[in-house]
Amino acid sequence: MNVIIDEEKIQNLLSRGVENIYPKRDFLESKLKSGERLTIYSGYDPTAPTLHIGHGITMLKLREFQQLGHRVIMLIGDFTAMIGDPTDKGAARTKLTREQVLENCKMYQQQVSSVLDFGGENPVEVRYNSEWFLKMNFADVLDLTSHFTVQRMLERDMFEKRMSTMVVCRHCENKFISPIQFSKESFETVTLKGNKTNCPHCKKTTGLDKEDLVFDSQPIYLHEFLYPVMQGYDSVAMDVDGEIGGNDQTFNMLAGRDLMKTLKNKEKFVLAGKLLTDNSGKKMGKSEGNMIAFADTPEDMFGKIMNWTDGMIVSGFEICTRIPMSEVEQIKKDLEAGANPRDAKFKLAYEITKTFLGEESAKLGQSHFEKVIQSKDRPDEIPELKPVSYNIIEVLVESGLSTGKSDARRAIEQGGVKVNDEKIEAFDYDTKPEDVIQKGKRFFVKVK
RNA sequence: GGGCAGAUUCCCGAGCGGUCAAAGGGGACAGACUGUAAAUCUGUUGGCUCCGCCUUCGAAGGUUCGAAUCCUUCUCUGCCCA
Repeated sequence: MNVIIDEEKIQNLLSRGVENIYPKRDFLESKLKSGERLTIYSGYDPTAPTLHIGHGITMLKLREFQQLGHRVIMLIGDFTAMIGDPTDKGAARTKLTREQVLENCKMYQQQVSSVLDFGGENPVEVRYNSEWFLKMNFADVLDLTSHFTVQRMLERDMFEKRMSTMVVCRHCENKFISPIQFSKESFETVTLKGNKTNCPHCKKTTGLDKEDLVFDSQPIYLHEFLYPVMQGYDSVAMDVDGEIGGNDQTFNMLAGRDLMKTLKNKEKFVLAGKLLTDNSGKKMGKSEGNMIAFADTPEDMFGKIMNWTDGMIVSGFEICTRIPMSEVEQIKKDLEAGANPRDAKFKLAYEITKTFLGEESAKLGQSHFEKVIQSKDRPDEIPELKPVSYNIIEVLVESGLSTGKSDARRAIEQGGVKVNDEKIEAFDYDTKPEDVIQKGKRFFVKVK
């Protein structure tokens, strides 16, 4: 496989959806132009049941490397998954067996086959980090940790935030790290009347009086310090030239860069991708519940994207699709000129669904949306249920449309339940076979 | 090891003997409106045989007519000292 040196493609690879490149952009640029075949990887934790769009974003970047002829590795963090993360105490340590992990991974591979190519001339390699971690003993671990300092670990934003004096903005109530730090003891007696600072969120000036400060400390477990170390060692074990990940992974990726330099005297590059954000920098993807998963149905995926706030449209085009940047720029201009964001979002939903699930799915998602949401029609396929009782409340509960009888009653009270398009008001309404029950705008069930 | 704080409903966080199924925010759901399942506004948000009853405030006991609130032990966490 020859390495392709195409100026335009390289520029695109270096800029599109890229937040930062370490040590610097020029370094990677000259490597890419040198014709050398680079080895690059991105890691995925198989703890979650399915991969989501966040993973997809880095995969799109990996694909660009693959298409240029570089060696691409998809690393599965099965070792971590087998240990389980004890931080989540409520969830009784989900330990996965090696078989389960392999099974998951097979599904992953299927899920992402529309993005990454596992066959052909230059297939993506799949590797597992248990390959090297299972061989390590405690002495090896100690040796590895000796390359890091606690101070270095504490620099990490996430850790820093968990043991700091925080300022609460007077305007937007955003919490951020105070420019002046105190120990718990001095915090009690602090007097900073009149001091001011700027809130990084709303940019307004806010005070630093005692009332504005809180001391926020949350547990940091020792093993959490070890994760960056482990991730760092992955780079060494595979002897890679570079790593790709989301911007939130920067610290861990840089840990690998340091380790690479120390142990192998090699400059590893790190490419940190932009995260999906609102253009005001506000909320990035609401709760996990709204996360777009590879396993979503086309209808769901399309709909979830339509549910994004308008501000995410341009950013979404840039990092989640591969339509030409010139088009993205045009869309941005159109929006600024007052074009209807709905149309742009419509295209975005189509493109993303196409990228991750294929063209057919995109069409399916689109027609479903047009039909069910826009013209308030029923979907083509409605789940069917043969209920034990035909009472409306029982049916709502049994079908899972409502979480309980109280919930079902509430939905009826609020006028959110329809049978065959007729609003239902009585709790004792009985449904008949072939009736179509609708809760709210988008939940349907058909009684058999 | 010693001292001091704390553990609240899906999440964050008030409450500190009755008026507490528990403020406020987030999320979720519903309604109105719309450019869409966006934004905004409104309502709902433990369960049930629903004008009442039952189960929740880290766990187990106890005090009281009555406890999320008081006491004891336990588990977990933070801070300070060592």
